[in-house]
Amino acid sequence: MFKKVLIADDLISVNSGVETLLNELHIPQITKVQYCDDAYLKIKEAHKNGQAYDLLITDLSFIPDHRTQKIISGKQLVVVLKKEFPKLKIIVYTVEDKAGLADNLINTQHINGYVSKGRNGLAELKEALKLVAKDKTYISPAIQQIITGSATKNITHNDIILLQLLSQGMPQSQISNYFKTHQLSPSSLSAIEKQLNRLRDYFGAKNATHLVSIAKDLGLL
Amino acid sequence: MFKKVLIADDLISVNSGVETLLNELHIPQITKVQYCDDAYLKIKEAHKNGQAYDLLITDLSFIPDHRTQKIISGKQLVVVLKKEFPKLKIIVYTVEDKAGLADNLINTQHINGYVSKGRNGLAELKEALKLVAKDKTYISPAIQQIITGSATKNITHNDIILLQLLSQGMPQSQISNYFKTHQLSPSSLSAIEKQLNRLRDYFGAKNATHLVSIAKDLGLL
DNA sequence: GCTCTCCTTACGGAAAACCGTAAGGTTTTG
DNA sequence: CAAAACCTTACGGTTTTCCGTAAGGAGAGC
Repeated sequence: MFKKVLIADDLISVNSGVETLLNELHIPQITKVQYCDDAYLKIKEAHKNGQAYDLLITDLSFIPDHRTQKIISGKQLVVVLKKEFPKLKIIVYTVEDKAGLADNLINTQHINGYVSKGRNGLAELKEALKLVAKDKTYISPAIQQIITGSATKNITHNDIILLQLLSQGMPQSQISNYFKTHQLSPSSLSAIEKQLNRLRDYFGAKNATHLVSIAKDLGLL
Repeated sequence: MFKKVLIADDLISVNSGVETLLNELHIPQITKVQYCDDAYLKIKEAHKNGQAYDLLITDLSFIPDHRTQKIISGKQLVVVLKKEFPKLKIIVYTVEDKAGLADNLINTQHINGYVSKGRNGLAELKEALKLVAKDKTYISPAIQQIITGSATKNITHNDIILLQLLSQGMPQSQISNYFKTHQLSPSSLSAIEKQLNRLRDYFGAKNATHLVSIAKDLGLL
């Protein structure tokens, strides 16, 4: 089991609840923070001192307040940490029940667990801790069901990029150029159109605007 | 101060935290529920028995689980209750820090308070309880600042409808027809175009897709 | 009454999105 | 190797969006 764990959640009540669970599991070193920046600094310093954390349990949404922060979301925190400290295990513990988001984080950021807070979130978190300690990946059943169930399968990284650019108001011609300069293929305008057509079909969207709306609802964006 | 209060939040930890606060304020009757349907039924029954609740404190997002529910979000719950029991005061207590959403709920549903959970959410909730008891409306300072600050002012109900239809993939010509049949004016295609132009300008959107994306981020949709 | 202003509608042209078809390449397969 | 299947790109036409300009109408103020 883990020896040194960092908990990052802005809500004190949640934060404490997780700590209680970790105590039950007899984890010796537990640190709690309420800001992403604090989480990053703690992990960086511990690593430098040769006393690295085994695990980070983090929320995704951190409510901004008077303290200006460099890292303002759990997603950003995950991206930065997984890049800088690949060995650090990360469990995301959040209320966001978006399957697309979970899928995204697991496949592109390689997080080790995605647990949705909920009526019995702590029980799921306990299960996740056991599995992740054994180098496995845990996803909350509800989320897992949605992912394997229907939507958000067959969606490639290119699709996500296309949807992101689209949601930023970029016309298809420019998206084609973007794909060319970033060496994403296929990149022709015709190919972009085809890709979009496929996505519209897949999600049952009437047009690009509708498509972006659906993607945002699913948490893909 | 209030005598009979219902708390609706799916997360037990939050639920308990609020209860503790209400105890401190010496509120005699406190009920907790974890589902929107339960909240609705409790309120309906209490009203029928002539022992109506004074106040509902509710979250907005309720995570779905095995129990199938008729009312699946706090927003739906608010709409239903404010229609059926206009005298019931409602404070929304949520992590959603979307100014557009708060604005929307206050102006169209006439909720009495919008408190964002956060690092000192309970302190704000306490303040809200005092004000709402005096028939005033409370909005968390952070949210208030955003609303009065810049965005989401000057956005009419028609604008919201337009954005919603747009996000559902409806072409402008059909939106014009929709406005005509629902007696919303102006309704001509030209007017719809103009309205859209204004909204694009206002939010700095490049096109309709971008506009919908921004509106969703702000919580207007 | 009148004019002025504001709101709504109408129109025309350029840009972009949408849609089908087909040509040129590449990979797979027998 | 050759045929087939698949992928990528190209092109033309229709619809929709975007944008400027202008005409028609209602109301405000003089």
